[in-house]
Amino acid sequence: MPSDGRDGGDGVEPRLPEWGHERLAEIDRLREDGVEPYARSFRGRTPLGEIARTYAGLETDQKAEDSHCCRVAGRVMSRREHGKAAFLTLRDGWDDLQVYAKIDTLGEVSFGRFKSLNVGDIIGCEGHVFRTRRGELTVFVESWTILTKSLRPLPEKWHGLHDRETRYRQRYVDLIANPEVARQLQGRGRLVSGMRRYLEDLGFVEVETPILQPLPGGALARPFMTHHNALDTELYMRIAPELYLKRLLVGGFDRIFEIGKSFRNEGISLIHNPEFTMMELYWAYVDYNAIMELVENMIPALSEEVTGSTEIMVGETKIDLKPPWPRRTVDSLLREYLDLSLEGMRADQQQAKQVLRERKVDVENRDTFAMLVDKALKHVVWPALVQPTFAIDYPLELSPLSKSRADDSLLVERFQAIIAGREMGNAFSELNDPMDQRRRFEEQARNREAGDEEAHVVDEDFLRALEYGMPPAGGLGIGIDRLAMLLLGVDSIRDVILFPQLRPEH
RNA sequence: GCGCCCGUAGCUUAGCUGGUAGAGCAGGGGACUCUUAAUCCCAAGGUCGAAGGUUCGAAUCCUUCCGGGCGCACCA
Repeated sequence: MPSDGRDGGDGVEPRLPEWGHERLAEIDRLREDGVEPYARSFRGRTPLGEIARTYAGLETDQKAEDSHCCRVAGRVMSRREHGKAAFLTLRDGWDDLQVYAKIDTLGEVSFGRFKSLNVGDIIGCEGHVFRTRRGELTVFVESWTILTKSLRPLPEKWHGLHDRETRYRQRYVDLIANPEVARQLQGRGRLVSGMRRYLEDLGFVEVETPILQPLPGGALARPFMTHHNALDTELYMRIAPELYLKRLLVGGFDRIFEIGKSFRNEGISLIHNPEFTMMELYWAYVDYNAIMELVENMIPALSEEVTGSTEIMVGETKIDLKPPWPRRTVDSLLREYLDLSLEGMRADQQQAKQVLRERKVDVENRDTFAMLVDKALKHVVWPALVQPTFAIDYPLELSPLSKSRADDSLLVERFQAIIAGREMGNAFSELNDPMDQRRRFEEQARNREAGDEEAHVVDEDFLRALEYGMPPAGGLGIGIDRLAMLLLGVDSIRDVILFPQLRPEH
């Protein structure tokens, strides 16, 4: 395509449809008049929200006495022109404020430019605050300047942007068009910073461990693989930080936590994104009972911080997060909801499969005892647990990294926190017996050879660390995205992730 | 991965059992000095997700592909 002279002769011209050329022409026009359409700064501005708060008491038709030097800046969200006067609605962040300009004050040139602004442009204004006859708090513009010219039209002001694909792909537009999305995502931020503060107040220290790992471990999941050129070695994106955090327990840290991304190469759904944020913590010299107390106190405190209440609504149901939460053994839950016992399931898997099939749970002939228990919990027991509940004492086969119970070597000291039928945390007394850990790894290795791609791999360096001696400890993992969904009352994980994973655009 | 649904202008959309696309907002021109979905007048804007097929004729029917949404499965 030949240039039509609007690109300044350097051949740089955004590929824009017809409506874009008008705006490029306007940019040239501004530059010819010595006005830079992409400014460097606009100092000394007052945020629009602050103006609204400061002058909330200002009466209709009244002019603020003290605001001669008021400077405001923001994106033009809408325009209402009146010939020799014009109103614009400005937005900075997620606060709106109206500004008003007329030709008498600005003069013909400046007012002409003011009228030629587009929705989407970013401007700075200086003037005084007043309240219009209709009662709207407004800045009367005495002078103004363009800060950034927008080349693309914003979504429609009344219907907004609904197309989910565009919303996720161009989140920057979504955030402008749907301010409630921004509020929600800010809620997630408050959750994370609240959790940090809560744990630091308890004496936990935040650490960062490798995301690129030579062996993926700490969870049962399929990893992403990558390659380091200089080292010429395969690396995996971590599926959990667990094994590195425990190495730190060996090294002497006694209360640590990490908040960061983990990656699992699995399906995408309403509750799964390939990269997700986990908080894991490890606390030396305590067992899973202390972790339960921490969880049942921390979650309501965070809810209070994010939503202002320790009660949340999930659909029509009110959920009370206040402690204490009941502790229920997996065995008692299976007995209550399926009339099955762990012992019975282990002894007669055919009968267990029969019972599960009657409950419309999809079981396969090759399902092991551990898989059957897992399915029974996920599909039958969890949906029945609405109020916060700790499910405790899992069969050993499900948990290759947790410590077994002193009174029953087939059970491990592990719990999951269940709220509104969803898993909101997974914790256990950490296995610190290196010989036992080696046996568990070897068992997993056999599963792996039998075709279970998610079985844990043997991590010799981790075993070496345990051989130096890891203090007894409790550990916890919480999926931040899912906790944010619960507290913010959203159904899709994409609504708590700024840039959810989508197929690449063409 | 499998099943169901969707894709029309920058955005929100109309378009019936096939007759070759219509609007609102945004953008352009004009009128209007307290409006707020401002109003009024004028003009412009579409390879109807893509490619094949059926047909005299396809946005519409069929097939495949691309992208998305929602269920199911795996996982947190």
